[in-house]
Amino acid sequence: MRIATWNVNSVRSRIDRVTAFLERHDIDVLAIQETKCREDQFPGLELSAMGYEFAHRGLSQWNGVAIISRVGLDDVATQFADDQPMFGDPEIVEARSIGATCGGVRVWSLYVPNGRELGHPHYDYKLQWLERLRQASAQWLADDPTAQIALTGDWNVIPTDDDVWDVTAFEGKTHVSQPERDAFHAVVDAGYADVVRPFTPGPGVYTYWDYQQLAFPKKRGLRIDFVLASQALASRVETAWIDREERKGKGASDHAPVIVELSEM
DNA sequence: ATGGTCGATATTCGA
Repeated sequence: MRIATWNVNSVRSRIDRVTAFLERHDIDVLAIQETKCREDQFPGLELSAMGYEFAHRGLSQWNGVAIISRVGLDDVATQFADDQPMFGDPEIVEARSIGATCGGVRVWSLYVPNGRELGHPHYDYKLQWLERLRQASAQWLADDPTAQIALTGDWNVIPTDDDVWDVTAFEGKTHVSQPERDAFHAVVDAGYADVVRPFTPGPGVYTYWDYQQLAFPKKRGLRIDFVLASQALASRVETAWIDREERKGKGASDHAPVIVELSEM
């Protein structure tokens, strides 16, 4: 079974790339982030015609997450916790998480808050969001240590200095601060391993390149998109890769997809 | 790598 995660930066403007990606890599389950549309606007007809089911959480032109699967899509949840942190005026639970069981794997598509600036209310929201996710993720494994769980998505955290083209360019900025890195590693320590890194060793391996200032051809990227897997799922990982080719050309998302190949059970 | 931001209930805001 092959699962992937990809911040598509608008699913409506990118649907042809999404369907081509599913075919090119023979993907069974795709978690996407930043759909940037409401549920009634989701371009699902082409996916259905290809034999995929989908579940989408989208409230407005911001955020939005979905799971696309051809191996089942059960027990859909649009929050990882009843008390998931809220943001906005008025405060709402934003469309940043959706979970579903696909082919025996509990898959989460996660879009971690960006944080905007150190000290910004959005930064505190980001840290609270990650901590609440850690709590929920730890509880799932406490309930069933053999559960196959994939925490996938855009984490908006640069976990180590090897995961950014020049860490000095990020001094005083979000994504590299110690509280953010600690919050990310706390999820890992709860029992969820980065199953892609062993197959894509760095430095210089990234999943995101800014649209501005020729970041992609200049290889100025960040590694912020991850598949974190519970032990039972991690033991099934045969290989993984980042589809850097998808970042090329006109109409590319600023993020590249990340793919994990699992052995059959 | 074949390019010098992009997307949306846009004309500003979020990333």
